[in-house]
Amino acid sequence: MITSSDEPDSLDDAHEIAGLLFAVAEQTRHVFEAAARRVELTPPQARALLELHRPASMRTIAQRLRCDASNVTGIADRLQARGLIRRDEGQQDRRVKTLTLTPAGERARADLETAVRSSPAMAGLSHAERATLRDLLAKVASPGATP
Amino acid sequence: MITSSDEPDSLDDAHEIAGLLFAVAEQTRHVFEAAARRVELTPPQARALLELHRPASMRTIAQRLRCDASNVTGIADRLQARGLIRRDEGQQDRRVKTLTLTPAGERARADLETAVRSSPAMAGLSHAERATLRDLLAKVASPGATP
DNA sequence: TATTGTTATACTCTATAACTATA
DNA sequence: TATAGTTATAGAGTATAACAATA
Repeated sequence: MITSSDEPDSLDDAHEIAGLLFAVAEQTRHVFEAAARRVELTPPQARALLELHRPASMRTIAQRLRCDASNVTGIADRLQARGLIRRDEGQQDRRVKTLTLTPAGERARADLETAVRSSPAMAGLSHAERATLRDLLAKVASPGATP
Repeated sequence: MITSSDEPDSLDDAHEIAGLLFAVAEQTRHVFEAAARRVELTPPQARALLELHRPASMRTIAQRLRCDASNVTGIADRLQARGLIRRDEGQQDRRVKTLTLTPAGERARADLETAVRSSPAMAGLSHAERATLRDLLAKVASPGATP
């Protein structure tokens, strides 16, 4: 086993936490895939739907999905074909198209959100443990907030 | 499924933690994608490589990747074409093929593991916070271990 | 000139089904 | 009959490059 010079177990902690983080992320990914499958959507389609809690341009969705803008054309096509979103022409800038959830899209999005939120991940945690985990995850989720 | 009628904010906690869990999972996914890209592998190829810390049958890899066995053929083809793995015929059961890392595969796997382990996720946490997070994540990662 | 969305292209992942060779 | 791996197929995601319309 390698012992680092200054902080021997701090690095080991980081490594172990990284491993656990990946395990939990994998688990979370499966929860999301199952939730998407339940509403008959692929994961990217489901992610787009979740991002559309407010109408947004295709460019914006591409940025939130962290993919090239050209991909959003196909994803939006399929969501539109399913009647879950509308494509509206922008009136100020006629290049942009605004994606908006239809009523059916709202319902699908609500189903998705419910399924996602009911992850059984923290079933074995006490109330106090949940609060602690929440605060720590918040720190991990926003690494810039280091006072 | 646990329905806690007497713990009103317990559900809210669960919801908030679920949201944070997804945010952290997304962040972790990007860290992994970047790590895979650095060794010029797709995420599934990188995952397969990580699973091959020990030689394993194609069936086993399919189960660990949670995908159909037919997909492993293509993934193994590409890893083999890159010279990262070997496909050995089984001598006891001649149907199974054992995948083994080549020296180049070992190096790629080590690079990948290093990149993955150096996730900046817990940069803002103190030593004590890391220990706490580790224990809580361990509980979340193995929901069956409820004493 | 720069930007938004689209199209064309190529590659990969994914599941299903049918096939082979073993067991 | 059942299992391990392959092949064929189809659908979807992804990036790159080129394009039209608009700014």
